[in-house]
Amino acid sequence: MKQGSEEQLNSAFAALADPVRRALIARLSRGPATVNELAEPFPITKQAVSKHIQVLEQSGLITRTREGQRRPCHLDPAALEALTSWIDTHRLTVERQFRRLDTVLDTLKEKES
Amino acid sequence: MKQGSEEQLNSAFAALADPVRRALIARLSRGPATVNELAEPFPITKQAVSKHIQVLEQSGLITRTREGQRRPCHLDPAALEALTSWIDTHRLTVERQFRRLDTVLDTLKEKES
DNA sequence: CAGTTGATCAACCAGTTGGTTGATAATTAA
DNA sequence: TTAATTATCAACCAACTGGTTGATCAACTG
Repeated sequence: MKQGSEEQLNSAFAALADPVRRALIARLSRGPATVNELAEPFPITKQAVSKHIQVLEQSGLITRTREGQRRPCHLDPAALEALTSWIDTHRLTVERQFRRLDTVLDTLKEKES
Repeated sequence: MKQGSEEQLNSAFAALADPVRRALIARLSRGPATVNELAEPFPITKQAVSKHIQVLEQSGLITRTREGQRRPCHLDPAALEALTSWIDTHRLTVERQFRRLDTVLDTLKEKES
């Protein structure tokens, strides 16, 4: 599943854009679970949930292990961290810009008086 | 643009899933810009960029002001914060789970000896 | 006024997505 | 071996997405 970091971000953000997949993430944050366990609460077919899980796996947000006929899913916190990291970089940049603008405005006001 | 927080997350994460829109976000983090300014670096039509900007605006990640015939775009750090907040909640939950599991394993190991 | 600039609207197209049903594989239990 | 369980594959479909071109609108500028 080697991917450029650009494609990682594409697929991971796309994965989080679906409410079913976010609910799966929320469930998995409380511990590993199988496809059947994950599918149970949803009003859609198990196949549809299986597809969602494949999307999450391809995005790197979850990993899967083999246990006989089960394929338990595990949430990967590092993948989540990569996303917050991208967002926070730009959020902090824009907040810094705002502070700089405030400073400039304060300076102008002082010159007036 | 009143939306439920579920729909907010849907559209905001979907917005970030596109590399062009992420590049627009990155540009806007360094300060406001107009559609033409934003479109200039991309090898696609201005109309396509205009659509991307509308997606960003609808998702709440950016806001727009009027300045005569210009429509400058501004990045909204609070909208970004809402996303990191959602992600971090679940990332911290799963990390907590990991630590609990480690503790259980340590306890079992101790009982063996 | 006419012309230019900034931005959007409208219609269209190819590719992707999220869902379905039905068949199939693989492992476990009787 | 047969039957049940877990999960996936395959084909299909409606809806959405990201791009295009061409027309249009609104606001400056000569």
